[in-house]
Amino acid sequence: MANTGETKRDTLFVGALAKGLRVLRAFDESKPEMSLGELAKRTGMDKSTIQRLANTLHLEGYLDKDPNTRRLRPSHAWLELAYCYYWSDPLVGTAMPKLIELSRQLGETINLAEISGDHIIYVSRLPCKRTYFAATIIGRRLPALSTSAGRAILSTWPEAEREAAIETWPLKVFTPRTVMDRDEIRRSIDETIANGFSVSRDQMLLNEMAIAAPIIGPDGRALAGVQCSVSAYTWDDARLRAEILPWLLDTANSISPALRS
Amino acid sequence: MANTGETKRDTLFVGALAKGLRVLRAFDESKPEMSLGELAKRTGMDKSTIQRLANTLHLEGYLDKDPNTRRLRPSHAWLELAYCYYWSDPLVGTAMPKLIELSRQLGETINLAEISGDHIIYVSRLPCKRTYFAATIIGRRLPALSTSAGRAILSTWPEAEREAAIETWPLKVFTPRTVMDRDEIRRSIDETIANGFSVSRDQMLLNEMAIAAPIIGPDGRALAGVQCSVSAYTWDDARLRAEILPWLLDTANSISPALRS
DNA sequence: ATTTAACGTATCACTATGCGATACAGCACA
DNA sequence: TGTGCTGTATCGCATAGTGATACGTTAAAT
Repeated sequence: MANTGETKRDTLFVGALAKGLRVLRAFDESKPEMSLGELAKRTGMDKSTIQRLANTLHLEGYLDKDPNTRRLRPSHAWLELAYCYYWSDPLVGTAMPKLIELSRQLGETINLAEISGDHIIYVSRLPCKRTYFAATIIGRRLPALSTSAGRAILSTWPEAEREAAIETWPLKVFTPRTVMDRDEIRRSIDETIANGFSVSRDQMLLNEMAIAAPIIGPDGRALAGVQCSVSAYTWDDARLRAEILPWLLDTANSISPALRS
Repeated sequence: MANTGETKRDTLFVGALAKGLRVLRAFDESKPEMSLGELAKRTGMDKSTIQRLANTLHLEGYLDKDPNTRRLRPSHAWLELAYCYYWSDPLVGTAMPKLIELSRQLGETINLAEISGDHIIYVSRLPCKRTYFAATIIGRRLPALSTSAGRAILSTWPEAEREAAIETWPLKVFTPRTVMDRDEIRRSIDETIANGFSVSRDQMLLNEMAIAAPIIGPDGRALAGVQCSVSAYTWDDARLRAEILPWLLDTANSISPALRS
């Protein structure tokens, strides 16, 4: 009745489960481990509630508890879930061997990114050179409009949806050179439509260049992209197009026809 | 009261959350997507219960629902959880750049495995050659006793625990040559104690060889190992020791001292 | 066409179950 | 020895999850 903000939430909604999941989501790169109190503060839930939820998550193997500090951390179960995800994603199975082959050929970092709402998410990463940590691990989400993979994907969408995305999807400053001007992004995507690939630079990290090609589905619409990420210290636009692009396109195109299901 | 099999489960246990988690766990490589009915069968829960739990998981973004078939699949959220895990695991951050460097040097598949109960779990994988799918994705759990990484880890443990592990930890047949004789495993681990590394062959997959070294913690006890996996068609024991082992040991040892926290 | 089955969806009364205030215990820092 | 943190345990109450039942739709079978 006197429910604070929650919308209707009918009888098919299990609040206790949702709260538990929200506890999981409370962990992130800035807070990779927490005490009960911190969790309570962060989630805004009652101390007792957190106690019960955390205890349950611990007993079920989803949270590890440091025997000394009693602080809670994500457990190996979180990795097992990723393992499951991979089996359920039809794209990964067919793409993986080709991505490995590509990374071997080029000797540069190859990523597989999928669209996830208005972000892209890195589903597979094959790092070949040292980069910063976040660039080596899967599951990272980035604003689609700011990434070459996101733009490559969008370039295959019908104009209306594409335009809506360009106008409304979120942008965030990562570097001083992250493009925040939507007109400039539109131009970049228009180029991608014409060329079939997208190049970006300094968007997430200074002196990082990326080139991406869409993996086009049966309906002509891409939901994923193959991306190659290199250092601008040793690469430039011309070399990228000459030495990387042909193989990248080959790989992306060779994955596309396999998407019959 | 008339509770079927469940043990006590005191007042600090949120059954609804636990059930929801059990729904997540119902998905695996053999069942990567399911209908409500299948879920009910598989979890043994009431149809209505599954309906509510699945609906909640869907609304919270943990299950994707195919608009046509209404079947449920793991969502991208499962990958985000893995992303979180990586930030919380102190080992990964220090190990990753060195593993990348190692894989580049050797041009062979490098894995980082951690002990997780009586299994090892692959935390990071850097595939360089085509292998079968399951060998390319993180989160896979394998019986520790059957893997070179598991044996390398165990070799650093105090004798009592080590012996208990050898006697009681589970074994499973993966290939006709998977070793099921615990005495033979004990001998293999004794060798590892003497040499500081472990070699295995044909254990998970025929004609697959693996060599692993422990990453030793501050207390002298390993909880993880670096493993290199190669094809027996192009490698043999002697070459493995000559061309891979030195670098592998270097890498493992260079990670160890960084584990102060 | 008609039947049957299987599935996803919706409703509802009951009470088991999760809620949160409160009190207790252990460990720091002063 | 106090003070303020932790994490842990208890308990009565009413909410919130339960599971039987029923409805509607789709797909295969006759």
